[in-house]
Amino acid sequence: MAREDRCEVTFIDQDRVRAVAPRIVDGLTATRLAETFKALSDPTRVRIISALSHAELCVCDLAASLGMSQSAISHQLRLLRTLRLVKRAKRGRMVYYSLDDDHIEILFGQGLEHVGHE
Amino acid sequence: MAREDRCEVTFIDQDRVRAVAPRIVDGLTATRLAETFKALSDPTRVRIISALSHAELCVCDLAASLGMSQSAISHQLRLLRTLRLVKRAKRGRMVYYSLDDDHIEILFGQGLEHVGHE
DNA sequence: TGGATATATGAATATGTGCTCATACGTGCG
DNA sequence: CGCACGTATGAGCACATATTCATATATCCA
Repeated sequence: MAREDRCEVTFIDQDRVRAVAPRIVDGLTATRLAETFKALSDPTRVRIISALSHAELCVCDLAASLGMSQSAISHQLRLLRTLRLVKRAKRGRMVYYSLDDDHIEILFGQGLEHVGHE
Repeated sequence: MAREDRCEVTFIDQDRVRAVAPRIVDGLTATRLAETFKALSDPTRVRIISALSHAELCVCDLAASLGMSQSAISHQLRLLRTLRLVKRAKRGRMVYYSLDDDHIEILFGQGLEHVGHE
């Protein structure tokens, strides 16, 4: 195994680095992945997703269900919408939110399973 | 359907709120779930997990693989270790890191699939 | 033992985040 | 029309976070 002396500048196991480095997800993919996970990285958003996995809800009922202000929920929904985790349907002056994609529920469930095993 | 007038204080569809509210994940679970997802919510950590899903690596080679400083990687590894996403094995003066749990790889793969579908 | 080096960590800093408050927008209804 | 009300959004603030820099800790080896 090829070994170098200096670490900060180079590496310990050159072969291993050469084998692994090209298989690491590229920067753009890493950023997108991180964004997706970031969408679920806040307790409020987790609870919003949890609520919407059970029923389509308007902003108001969502706020009531979580015991939070309409503004706070609306801000978070905007973020979740931007990241395509939820979608909205306007009906009259109400706006109903629901999960955008089945993947989200699967991802959410997988996370639940993880925390359940501790 | 029961309907109320004021939103900020109460709700629009009382029955729906009453049906959904108790099924929303509780605060502690939401916080734990958010923490798990937060672990994957940064591009650097995503790339670390991606690298470790291919091979066990010491801090130095990990830093070299990602083209980042040893210190930055070490700080992130500490966080990932705290959240039980990676584990470490000391051998001599080297410390080798690897994924702690298969769940992580599944979660990671699920996220990858999600961003791949856009 | 003493020096070299892999890793860990504290402080500092720049940037990001989540909420509140105030307010704008838009639709329904009298 | 004009008010009421559901929703959206910008500003501001308190707090978290990711990196760098300097340095501590621990292990190997001469």
